[in-house]
Amino acid sequence: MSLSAKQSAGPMVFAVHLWRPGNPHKRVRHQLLSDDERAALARISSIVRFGKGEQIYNQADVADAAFSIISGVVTAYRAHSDGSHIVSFFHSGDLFGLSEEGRYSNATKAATPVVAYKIPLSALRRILDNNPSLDVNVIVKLCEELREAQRHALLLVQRRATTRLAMFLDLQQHLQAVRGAPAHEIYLPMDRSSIAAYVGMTLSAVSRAFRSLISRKIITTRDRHHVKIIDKAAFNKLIDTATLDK
Amino acid sequence: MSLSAKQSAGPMVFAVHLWRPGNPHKRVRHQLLSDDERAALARISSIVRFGKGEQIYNQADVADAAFSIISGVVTAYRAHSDGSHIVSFFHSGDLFGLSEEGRYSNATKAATPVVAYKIPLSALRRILDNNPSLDVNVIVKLCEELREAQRHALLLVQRRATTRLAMFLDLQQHLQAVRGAPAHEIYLPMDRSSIAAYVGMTLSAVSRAFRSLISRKIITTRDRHHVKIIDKAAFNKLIDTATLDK
DNA sequence: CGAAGTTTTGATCAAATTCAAGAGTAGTGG
DNA sequence: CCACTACTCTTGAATTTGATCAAAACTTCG
Repeated sequence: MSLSAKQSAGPMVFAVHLWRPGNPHKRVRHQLLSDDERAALARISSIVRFGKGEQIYNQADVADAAFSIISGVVTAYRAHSDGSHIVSFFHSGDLFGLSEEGRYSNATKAATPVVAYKIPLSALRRILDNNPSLDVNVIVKLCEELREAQRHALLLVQRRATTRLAMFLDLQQHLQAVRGAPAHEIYLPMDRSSIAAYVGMTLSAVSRAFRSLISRKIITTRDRHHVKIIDKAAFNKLIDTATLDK
Repeated sequence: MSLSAKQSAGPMVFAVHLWRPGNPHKRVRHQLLSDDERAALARISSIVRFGKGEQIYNQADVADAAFSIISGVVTAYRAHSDGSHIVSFFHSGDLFGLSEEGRYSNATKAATPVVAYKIPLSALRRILDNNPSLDVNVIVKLCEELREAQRHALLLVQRRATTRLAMFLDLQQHLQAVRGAPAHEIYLPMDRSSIAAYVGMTLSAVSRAFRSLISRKIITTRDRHHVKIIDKAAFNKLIDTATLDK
């Protein structure tokens, strides 16, 4: 692994800035880490790969490392007797494996093939202690995850299946836009049952909700992983019972 | 306001420790701040009071201060056309008003009479920059809030109303226990409609769920704010479809 | 005591779950 | 390249559950 050779090696962590007041309608995500900080992290990290579906760690495992995603999508979930609930999807630039107390509080697995930095917690902690500006950035990132968790909860309290699905699509679209990807089409890396586990409905309800939106000509699907919103007005009417932000 | 006179003046922030591996079955919350740090915060803070029901700040307001609760209960909520969704309840030792980008992302109001430290964000930021150990503690606290948000989501995906209510009671009990309060009886400072807004059901559904648990002799209520679990086995059977932690 | 606010309870209705079967996709090996 | 199998997804019919609307009981507080 080549360290310090390339100028921009090392984990990237992106987030919307915490202090700097921004335009609420056009959030910009910044690269939080300086080249030096990224290099410092790179020095203690290793690069790991996971195949699609592969488990990264299990709930309650002793936590020895955090991860920063280079590419791919990771699902954080909690298994329980009847199925499992998906807590969050992580994408490139996201940081996970941190919010615990010596043990991981969720299980994680690769939703697609994943490449990531693995950052040993002991070393991370050492670096944080000596790098005041760094942990402020971790704070920023955590705030972002917290806000997303709250939006997730907002989605979950909706009663109508179509509203939940629309809010889910909206959420994906925003994440995608803020990440700089083309926004004319929504890319859904995960499968239908993962969507179901995230929005808290059954697989069939998700399927029906898709059908409903399609037959009402609100969305179209190029294939199971690509959705386009064609009637924005109707779409927004579905979600704006709950949407005060954006 | 007397500063530095009393030894233990200044905001208190409690959280379960992040690094130190603990017994998952007996979490201990630590006072995160040293006396010096608390004094530093006290120097820049003022003490504020809010009456029951009073709004502390509104969603999308420009964020100028964070708050640390001395006593009372605060609800963080998002209003929308039909009712409002409660994102979180904050208790003494909790920190809120932080997870935004120049603007508050939720509204907050006092659920009971509240006394709190008000910490101007600009000053807080200055202190964080010069106080490496302090922001690690903020990280710890944010991780705790994140975990709680995820447990909340776990509650919200439950289908049965009685299960949701049971998980809510369980959550309250744990928060109470971890805070060092007597655990033989669960104290619910908020009213029924707040519970409804938190668990994502209607007021009547909450009422019915209570009735159901009472008539099945799983809980008793001394009054509307005090609940006792009398059939732990049945209670756990309700929630342990989802409970792998605790 | 009265009035406003909160909570409980009832009857009907809408919507998602469940259970089950059928269609579509992908991945494998001949 | 096609056929075969396993898997994911869609669709249907019956059932369950909570939402809705509305009215009655209970609390609180001036």
